[in-house]
Amino acid sequence: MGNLSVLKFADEMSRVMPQLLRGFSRRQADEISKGKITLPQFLILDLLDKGGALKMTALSLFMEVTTAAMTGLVERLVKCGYVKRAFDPGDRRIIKIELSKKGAELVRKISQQRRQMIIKIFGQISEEERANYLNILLRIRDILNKEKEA
Amino acid sequence: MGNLSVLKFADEMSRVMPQLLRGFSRRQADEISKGKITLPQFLILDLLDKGGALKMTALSLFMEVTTAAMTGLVERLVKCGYVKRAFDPGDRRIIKIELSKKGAELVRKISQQRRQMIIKIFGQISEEERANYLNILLRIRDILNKEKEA
DNA sequence: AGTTAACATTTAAGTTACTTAAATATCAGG
DNA sequence: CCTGATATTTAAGTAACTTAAATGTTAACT
Repeated sequence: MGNLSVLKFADEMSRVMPQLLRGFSRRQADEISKGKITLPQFLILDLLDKGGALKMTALSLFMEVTTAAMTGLVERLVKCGYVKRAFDPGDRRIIKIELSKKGAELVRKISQQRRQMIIKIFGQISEEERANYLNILLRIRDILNKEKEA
Repeated sequence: MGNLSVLKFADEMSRVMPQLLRGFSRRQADEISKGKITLPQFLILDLLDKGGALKMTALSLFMEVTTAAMTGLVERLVKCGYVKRAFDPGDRRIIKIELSKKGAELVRKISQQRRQMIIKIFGQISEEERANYLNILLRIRDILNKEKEA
């Protein structure tokens, strides 16, 4: 009984997921959808905003890409003036990437727009539903993280 | 009060979303993560599996890319033997794309794996929670679709 | 029939985001 | 001072996109 219902749930999820993904990506934050910056680029800026200056290896670990890929990504961000490269005085192999003022402003702007979007969408369901939804999301995140270690 | 809580929800969502996306993408269906086929390619095969033979314009509309992009995508799928091109006898401008037997088998295999993954993850929460979650997801989808038209 | 506008698809050229493999530079330890 | 590990970049190649322009049909006027 319970088992059957998980199966049905999996079926419906498979059907709904693509529609949702498409829907959300359609209304991504303006600066992203307007092509001023790409999603991976924004995720890096966001990381730097929260974590301060980070070295290339750390960035590529967080983003789960090779350092070679990160070189290109950062290169474009530097060219746009959103981040700066800085040598580590203690170890000259290391290059620290830090947000510029322009980059920090962009992060704030995009985050704000994203929040607005979430508010607009999820403001249409009840507070109880929101609470339920977030709770489940958090549990799923924990389950995913636990499996990662194993 | 209710307003404040939406704000808080938006904040938490912004924080949790990237972690979830990373978690799910890490355990995408094997055939996809093993590099046998890419996500856009799978979505096209899935579309063809459900909708039968479709013309290029229809495919690019569903996928929300240009027809030029679709030409390249389909080209690679043809080269791998997952789909076939067929002229429409009634209108020679039109080229219908249809799944090959090999393509259909791949879709079935990947869908099965994806379902297994969902079962493994969502099997760890209660049936009631699953029902709640799915309900909210469906409402969100409808909200997104309604906004699309406007 | 003959021109033209609209439609369906492809080609060409360029960008971003990746990969692997190899090069370069620096550090740290014997 | 040599060697191995570390940190980053370069080089070459692929997939997935974009815009702009070319090619082939079809359908509708005149």
